Amino acid sequence: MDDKQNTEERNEDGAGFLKGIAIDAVIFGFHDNQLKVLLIEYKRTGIFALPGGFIRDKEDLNSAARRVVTERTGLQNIFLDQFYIFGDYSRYDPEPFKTIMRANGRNPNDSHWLLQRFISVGYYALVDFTKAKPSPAAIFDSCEWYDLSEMPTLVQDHSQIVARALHTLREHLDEKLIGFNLLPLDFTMGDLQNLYETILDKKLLRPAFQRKMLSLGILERVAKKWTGGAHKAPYLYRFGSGNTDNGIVDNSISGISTD
Amino acid sequence: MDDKQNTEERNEDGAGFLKGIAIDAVIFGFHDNQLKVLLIEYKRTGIFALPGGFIRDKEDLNSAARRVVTERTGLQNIFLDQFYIFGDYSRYDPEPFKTIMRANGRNPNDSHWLLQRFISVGYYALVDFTKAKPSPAAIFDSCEWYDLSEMPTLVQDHSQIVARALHTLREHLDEKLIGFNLLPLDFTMGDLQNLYETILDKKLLRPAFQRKMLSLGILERVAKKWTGGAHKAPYLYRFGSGNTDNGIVDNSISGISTD
DNA sequence: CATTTATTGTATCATCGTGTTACAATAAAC
DNA sequence: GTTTATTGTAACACGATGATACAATAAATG
Repeated sequence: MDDKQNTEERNEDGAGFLKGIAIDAVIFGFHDNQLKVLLIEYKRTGIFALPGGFIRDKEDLNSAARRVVTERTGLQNIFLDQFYIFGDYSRYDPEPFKTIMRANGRNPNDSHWLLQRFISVGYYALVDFTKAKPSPAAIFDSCEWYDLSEMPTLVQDHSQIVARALHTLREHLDEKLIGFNLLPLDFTMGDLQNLYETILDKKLLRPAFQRKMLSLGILERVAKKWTGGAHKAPYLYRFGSGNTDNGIVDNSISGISTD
Repeated sequence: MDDKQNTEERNEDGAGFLKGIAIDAVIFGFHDNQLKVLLIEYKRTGIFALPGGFIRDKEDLNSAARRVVTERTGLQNIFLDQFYIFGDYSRYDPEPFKTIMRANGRNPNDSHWLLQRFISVGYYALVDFTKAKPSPAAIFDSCEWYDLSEMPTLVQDHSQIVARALHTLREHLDEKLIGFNLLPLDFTMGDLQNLYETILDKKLLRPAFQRKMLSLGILERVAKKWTGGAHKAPYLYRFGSGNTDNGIVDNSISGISTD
């Protein structure tokens, strides 16, 4: 189901955490024209999974998700969005967790809280690959980026969670201005187009793309970039002129009334 | 938090149900050019709430939501969509449930499962007002339609849940073909436009609306409707020619792969 | 240093969807 | 038959996007 990042969570009874609810985070990065996902691998088991965690007794659900992503990437203020709750009974499978616990020298009985049915809240996050510092917790073997096209088999239904996160990302990409969260502070129009083409998995027309992006009025021309290539130097752009908000959302609604 | 519809759920320990997770359903109807919401009122308390429920030990989350909506409306195969999870700690407030239980002659102590913190999965449903038969469970005073503009004060954060459901409905209305679920089998173009105008709370241009709806290729002309009015008789339309699916979704993804 | 090469920035036109206006086609009242 | 209210749709304007073309470089080449 999910990993645990500190000793508190190693309690046999899960004291201090909500039972039966977990968070799974699909953390996207972008590098070398590849969309990447952050995955963790449990020690001595070969089991791969999404980074995840649990909700503390008095913690907001969204705060818990933010905490999980921060713990794995070292980044704060990242774009994060709740996208689906996975609650099918068929996803319940205590075996992987038994294996993981045994590999760590413990022999839980079937009533252990981690071996009960869990419902997972799926979040996806968009982070600057160049700034993220993937860091495993004590119990993990690793916490690394994987190309979306070269992911290992994931535990339980985590592959489906990734698929659905990608589906949501594609839907949101055209509607909202979230793509910038996957790029470094400064980028060229070509970088941005490559990002869109990779995520949407289709070619876009360069003039139309450039025209549309510029017409949004949120790109600030910073400087020229001399790449060393035998061609005209592209401009470097930056997100949001004057707009201090860089696309971070907690999915809050602004100004909704029911009258 | 949520209501309970049969004796099973009156167990002091909540045996047979997942703890800490509830479902809240915003069931929309449309009548007399008004968007309506189904609300329940608890006996002898004056407490109004959204219809809701809990998830059985081996029940899928979506199935539980479907069950809840069916129990309150008498309808099956209705449009249902998960739209958000409400997980802030600040929404935790055991007082209303204490009041409700006391009004029913019970005096629970603070460790009662219904008085613990719950996380709510929000669903919204679109139903044919003319077919729905709102029916309260034993513990409710009533289960009735309310105009969205004339809702009573709701328990806990249920008003915010309705607001967010409406927000999601408005977003989905233009993207997907879900509006038909709120109308009877046969309807005029005027009915459909009234529905859209009510939900979006703005006037639409008749020629453009008609042209767009017809261009979708999903409306079947059934017959003419003689209203008795002194004017041309409008056509009656029906959703989906040949398309047996009438817009019901379980939010399933079709053909997503991660390669 | 002129020429070539690769890429960027943008102008231009075609096409499509939608906003807007106009008008013909009724069904019932008068 | 004429009037009245509403429906169905044609026609035009306009803006966004698809698609093509071309000028403007930065570096390599000789």
